[in-house]
Amino acid sequence: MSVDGVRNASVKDVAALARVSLGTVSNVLNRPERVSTSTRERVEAAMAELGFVRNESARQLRAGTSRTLAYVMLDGGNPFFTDVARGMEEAAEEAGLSLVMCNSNQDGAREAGYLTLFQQQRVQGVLVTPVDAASPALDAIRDRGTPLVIVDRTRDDASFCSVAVDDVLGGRLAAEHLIDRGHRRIAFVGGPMDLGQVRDRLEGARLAWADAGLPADDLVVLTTSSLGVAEGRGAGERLTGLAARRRPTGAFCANDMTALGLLQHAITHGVHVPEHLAIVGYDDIEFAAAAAVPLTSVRQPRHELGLTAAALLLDESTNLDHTHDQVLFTPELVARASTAGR
Amino acid sequence: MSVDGVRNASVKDVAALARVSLGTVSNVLNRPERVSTSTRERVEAAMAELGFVRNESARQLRAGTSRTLAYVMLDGGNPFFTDVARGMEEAAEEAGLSLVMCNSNQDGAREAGYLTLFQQQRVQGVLVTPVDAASPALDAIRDRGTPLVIVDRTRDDASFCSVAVDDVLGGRLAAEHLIDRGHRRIAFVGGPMDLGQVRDRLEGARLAWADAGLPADDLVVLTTSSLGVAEGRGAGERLTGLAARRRPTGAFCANDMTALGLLQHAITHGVHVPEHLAIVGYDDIEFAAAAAVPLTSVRQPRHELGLTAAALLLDESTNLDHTHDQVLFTPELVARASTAGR
DNA sequence: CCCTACGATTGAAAGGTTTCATTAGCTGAG
DNA sequence: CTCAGCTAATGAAACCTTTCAATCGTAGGG
Repeated sequence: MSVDGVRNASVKDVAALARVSLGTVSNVLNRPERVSTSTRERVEAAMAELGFVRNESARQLRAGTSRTLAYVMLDGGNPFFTDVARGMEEAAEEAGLSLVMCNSNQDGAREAGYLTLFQQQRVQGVLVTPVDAASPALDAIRDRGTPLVIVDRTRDDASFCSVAVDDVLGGRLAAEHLIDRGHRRIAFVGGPMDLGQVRDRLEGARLAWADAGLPADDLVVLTTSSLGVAEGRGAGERLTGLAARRRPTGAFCANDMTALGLLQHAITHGVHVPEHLAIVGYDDIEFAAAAAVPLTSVRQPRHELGLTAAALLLDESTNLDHTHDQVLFTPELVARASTAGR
Repeated sequence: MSVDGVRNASVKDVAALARVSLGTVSNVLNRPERVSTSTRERVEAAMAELGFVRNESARQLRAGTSRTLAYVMLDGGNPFFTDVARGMEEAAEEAGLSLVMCNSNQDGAREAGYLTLFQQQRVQGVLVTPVDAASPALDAIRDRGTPLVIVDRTRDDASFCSVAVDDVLGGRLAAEHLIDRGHRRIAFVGGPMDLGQVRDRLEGARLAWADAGLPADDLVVLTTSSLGVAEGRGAGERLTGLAARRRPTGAFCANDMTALGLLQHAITHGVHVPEHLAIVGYDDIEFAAAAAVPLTSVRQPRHELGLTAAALLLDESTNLDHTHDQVLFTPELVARASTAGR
């Protein structure tokens, strides 16, 4: 509803002004080489004069195809996901497509809402980092004809294309690093547990812990309600509340935001990092290195993650004999001061 | 496009299966109270059986109205903007609309691309933090009938609704704070200068500097190519390269990412903060408080910024006698360790 | 038993674009 | 001078939904 009453010019108006048929205007738009230079110029002039902007709804309705990709992020506030998105955008731009994003904020209902929105919009394909990769909602989308690739998660069966990083290995790396540094009682901080990323990272840590022959009880799990900075601070609260002899000397946080929160709490409460508490984060976001105590973290190839995800989606949406591919990247531990030798 | 050949079910298919007319199906969708319970149930069953999903393009084409708002962010990697976006989303959801976002990455061409995309999609309205608020591209959008509100910037004439924070005042607060702390030679770090935010913050700093009767030359300007962490580190490089007597004792960075980069460089090069170099950032992002040395910063009400922007847009797109409103919020300095007394 | 009124349903038109089978207009070969 | 062979342009159909005036059926009042 434009407040002014000026109706948007349509191809029909352009055609009338340029004294050509509708078809010709459409050709100027879509196959300019088929129309003679003189008429093309006349049509373009008319478009400019009327301020014509192609109605994408009509175009899509008729052509049946859309020129945009969509990404449903799990947490827009986490720089990890925005970096992933940048990779996607790069790939989309390369292919002449646009990328729009939205943010589920770890809320399944909101995620579902955006998924149906994009389905209604008949976008060319959907990228999603789901709250729950097993959700049948994802199958519903794909069954309805919208290509979908799962980002930063995987389906056990190969029912979708997916791009992920080996979170079990990542958890293992983190725990092994702490064990190497001599820690014999550590905490895992993260949640909620229905987030696959959290479960896998914890599992990896447990495997490493068991492999080292350490008692399971000495890997304390501190569950948080989500993965923000505030939750990390809350975990710090709980940690310092423990009796000194029961207090872990190292913590592995399920992501860097939580780790930064924990670090912040430690510092403001006089807990020295890494002497009293070593901390390992996850994601190696840009801010990890700039933290109060530079954070040891598990790095994931986030840009490449996005790039690859978009490439898979493109293939799925255009290649007739596409087969689902489950790409798994390998994480890498970046050691910094927050776990320096004790 | 769907790889399997299953055509998407349309209202026609639903109508056929439920043995009713097209109009009735549409009524079930849009004015369920007008159709009797029995037929409604029959239609809904048919929809479920066919997996019907409304084609938004067709709906929009006919109904002429879209149910989505769009936000073109200046820098998706900057948590400031994602916080703003969250505020917008809250307001949109409240109004039963969806918010999609995209990222211009401070690139005017990309911004223009997204603006026309959304115009082609005939979204209900566009929110944008433009690279250049004076750009005629913005007028073009609005003249073509798409309501548009400018976020985190303003037009001098009241030609648009806008929501912004007083950047000149913010710059002033930052500089005054450094002056209060006894600094008599400071650096301003930021860029590019065609970014209004940067210009205004610098101008505010200069005003404060002049008001304090300090020589203009002692406010050194270090221009960066953008406002990322890496650029901050680069500025640190240049700063430490200066002869000691010419080296500023304080720095005001145009945003927190740059400030964090500068801080990081300082620390790794043995420059003590705040003793040798005091640092003030801007935005007060969540990571500022968790930095190596907690960062003094200028806080902006980012959530409210988004909320208000969306509210203005909603008014502009629905209220017939809408008048442009230019809301200006007041920033606030949050002092932390990075400028502690010397 | 007729008529009115009302609720439920229908059917056709409209919205802007693309596509494609045709037609129109030329050029140049025969 | 004709006609094949092109290129350029045309016009109608199709995409799917919403809207709205018109119709149908029925219940209730007279």
